[in-house]
Amino acid sequence: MYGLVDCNNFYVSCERVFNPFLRNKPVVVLSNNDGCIIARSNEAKALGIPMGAPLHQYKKLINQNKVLTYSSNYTLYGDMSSRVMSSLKYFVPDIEIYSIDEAFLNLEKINSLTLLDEMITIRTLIYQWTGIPVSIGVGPTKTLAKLANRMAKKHSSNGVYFLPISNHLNKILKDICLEDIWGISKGWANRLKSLGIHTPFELQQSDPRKIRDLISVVGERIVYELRGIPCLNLEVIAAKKSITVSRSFGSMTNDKNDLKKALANYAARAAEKLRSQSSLCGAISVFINTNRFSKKDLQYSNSSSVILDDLTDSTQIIIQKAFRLLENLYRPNYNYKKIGVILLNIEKRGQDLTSENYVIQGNLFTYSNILHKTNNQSDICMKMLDGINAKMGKMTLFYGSQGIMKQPKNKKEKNNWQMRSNYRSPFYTTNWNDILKVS
DNA sequence: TCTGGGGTCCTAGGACCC
DNA sequence: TCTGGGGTCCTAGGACCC
Repeated sequence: MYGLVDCNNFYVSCERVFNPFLRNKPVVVLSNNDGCIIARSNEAKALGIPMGAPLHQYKKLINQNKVLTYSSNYTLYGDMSSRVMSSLKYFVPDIEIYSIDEAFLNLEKINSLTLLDEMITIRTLIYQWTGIPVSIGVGPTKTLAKLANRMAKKHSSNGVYFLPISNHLNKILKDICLEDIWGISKGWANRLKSLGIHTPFELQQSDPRKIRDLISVVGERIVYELRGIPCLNLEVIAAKKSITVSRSFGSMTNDKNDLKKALANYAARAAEKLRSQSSLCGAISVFINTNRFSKKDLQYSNSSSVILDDLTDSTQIIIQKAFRLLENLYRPNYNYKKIGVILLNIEKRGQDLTSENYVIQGNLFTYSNILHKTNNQSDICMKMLDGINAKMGKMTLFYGSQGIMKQPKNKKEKNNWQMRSNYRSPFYTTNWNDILKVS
C-alpha cells in the first residue's frame, strides 16, 4: 500500500501557524510581485477565488469580503516543509518527498489491520508538532493514493481515506472526471474523449496498448495504476537534475544593465542551490521574455545555452557565462518582463561518470537480427532476456520487417540498399521494473 | 496599471562514430 | 530472393505536475 500525505492549503497554513488571528478567516497568498493568487484558505475557496488567478481580476471580491492577502515567504514555507517531512520520517522511514507540501509513504511494513488507525495518529501528531493540518490518502498504487487523498479532503471527517480495489472504487471512478486523475490534464482528457473514453472507469477498463498508442507509455501506466497494479515506484529523488532561478520584473525594462543586475543575482542564487546539494553543473542556459500578455508591445522570447568545458559550481564562472549568453540574446528594441538562468547537466560532486550513470541513459539495448519472422511476444521476451544486463534501468525494443529498405534499381548498384525515407521504426521504451512485471 | 516559479519525463529524430 | 550491426550524444518540442 502507498500513502499520500498532502498539507492542506499549505502556504496559508504556514502563515496561520505564526499568526493565529488568520484562523477561520478568508486568506490568500500571492506570487512574486503580488501578481497571482497561489494559495487559498477554505474560506477563500468558498468565495470562488480560483487557483492561480491574477490578483487584479479579483480585487473587488477580495475587498468586499475582507479577504486577507499575504506576499509569499518561500524561506518560511521551505522551513515548515522540512519540519513536516522529518516528522513524517519518524513514523514511516521510506518516503518520497514529491513537492514542498506532499510526500508518498511506503506502507508495506505497516500492519494492514492497524493501518488506518496509524494514519490517524500520524495526522494528529503532525498537527501537534508543526501546526500544519494534513490529509492522508491510502491506496494500492500511487495514482490511487492520490485519488484517496482527494477524497480525504472532500469526504472524510478525520482527514484519512482508504481506497482499496472494490466496487466502491469503481463507483468513484464512474463519478469523477478524467482530469481528476493524477497525470491527466485537459489535453489528454480531450484526446481520450475523442476515443469514447469519458470517465476514469472507462479508462481503467480500456486496452492499455491502445492508450499507449494514443497518449504514450505514461497513459498506459495510468491504466494499470487504476487497476491496482503499481507501475510507479517510490523514488527518493536526492538531487535536482536542473536548477532554475527566474523572476518577472515589477515593471518592464530594456536597459541592459538592469538585466545584468537581475541575472547576476539569479545566477548567484542558482549556484548556491547547486552547492547546497553538493552538485556541479555542465551546462548553463539563459532565457529572456517580453511581456506575453501585452498586446501593444513587440514580442520576443529567446534562450541561449552553453556546454562548459569543465563541471563547475563556481558563482563567478556561472555569472560570467550567463553574461556572455545575455550578449547573444539581448536586442535593444524590446521591453523585457522576465529573465532567468537554468543550470543543466548536473552531476553529483565526485561521482564516477563512467559507470552506471551512463548506462541509464540513451539506447541501452538494441536487438536485431536474432528474430526471424515472428511476432510472438514470448519469443521476443525470451531472446531479450538472454542477454540482459541486470544493471539496466531502461530498455528499448524496436522491431523491423521486410520493407524497410529500398531495393536498388539495377545490378550495378546491387549493394546499395537505401533506407526508405518514410519508414518509422516502432519502438517502445520502458522501465526495467515494468518489464519484470510483464514478463 | 496589474497576469508565478520551478520541476520531470517522453517522443522522435538527426548527426556522427566504428 | 532478402538487403549491416551496434552505438553515443544532442536537440527540441510537448506533455504533465505542484
